[in-house]
Amino acid sequence: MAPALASVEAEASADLIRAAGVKVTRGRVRVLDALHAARQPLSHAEVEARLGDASDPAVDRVTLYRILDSLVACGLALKAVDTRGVFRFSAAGAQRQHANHVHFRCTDCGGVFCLKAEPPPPPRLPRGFRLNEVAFDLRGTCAGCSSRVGV
Amino acid sequence: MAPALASVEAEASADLIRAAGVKVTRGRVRVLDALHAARQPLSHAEVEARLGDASDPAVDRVTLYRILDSLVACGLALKAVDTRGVFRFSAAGAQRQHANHVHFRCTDCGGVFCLKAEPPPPPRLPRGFRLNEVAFDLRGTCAGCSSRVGV
DNA sequence: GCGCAAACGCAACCTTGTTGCATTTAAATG
DNA sequence: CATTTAAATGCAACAAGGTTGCGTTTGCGC
Repeated sequence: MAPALASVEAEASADLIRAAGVKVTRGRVRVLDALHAARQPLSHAEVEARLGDASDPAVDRVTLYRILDSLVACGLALKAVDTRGVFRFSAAGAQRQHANHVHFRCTDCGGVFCLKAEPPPPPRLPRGFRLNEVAFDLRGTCAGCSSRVGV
Repeated sequence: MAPALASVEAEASADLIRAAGVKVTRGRVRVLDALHAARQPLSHAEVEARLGDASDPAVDRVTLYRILDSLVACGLALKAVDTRGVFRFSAAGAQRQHANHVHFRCTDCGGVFCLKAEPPPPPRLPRGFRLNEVAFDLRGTCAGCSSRVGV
């Protein structure tokens, strides 16, 4: 039963939103659900498409922008920019699985590959600097693109 | 004498453009000059502002986009996207000075700081992967922003 | 249920970036 | 040097992404 599952997810999202200290609205719950269900960060347009169900109309474009910003502001979502300059949003916590290993970005196809290696310890920072996150990104061509070029 | 210096720079840019196998036009020379003179990657608007001199009018907005793209296409410039989703362009070669050390990006003010430490050796890659570049980026708050928050 | 601040929907607007087309120009050729 | 041609430019219009202002609705504390 899909509705039951959806309802459970909505409850979880609603609780998160309530705990964040902001109003629980249908729009926020549905957007946060969509972000949680997605495996990759979603653009504004992608979120809009996933909410545009037949039963109930999608939220307003501007409201969606504000919902996304509000989720970011209260720490439930993260905002990043992709290679085309478009903002992408992901549910907070989803990135933690990507925080502690190394990424390989293919400059040819744009794909991102997660390597098993752990990032090395960060060097000493100047006085007053506070470290939050370490990103160790390698760039090059992946196996698929390397072989395709050779053909 | 500034004009003499500018002329020398223009000659160098013109030679680079000629060597790249594309037409040498006034617009391309001036844009490449601007990119070389800049210490940071410039946005389209910033390039436009630097070319908008009193003596001769700035190039057309669209033409500037095409000039920047053509410089990227022939390998004389690099295109990247900043945290606001805006494309920034830098002269090719200028990035090499940033390739071999660690960067600290302040998530508060957006500033980038170059640390003295060298990046650690990359881990072993899966078969077929080719490595071109290593980026070891630390994220957090810089000294200035940390102290300002504390006040 | 009542009241109020927060959230929403709508319209208009701004910035960044792109496309089509007529005109100009770099530079190769004779 | 004159001719020629493909590339580059300028202009207008457009498209996508994102923001602002404002009146209306709604979550939620009382």
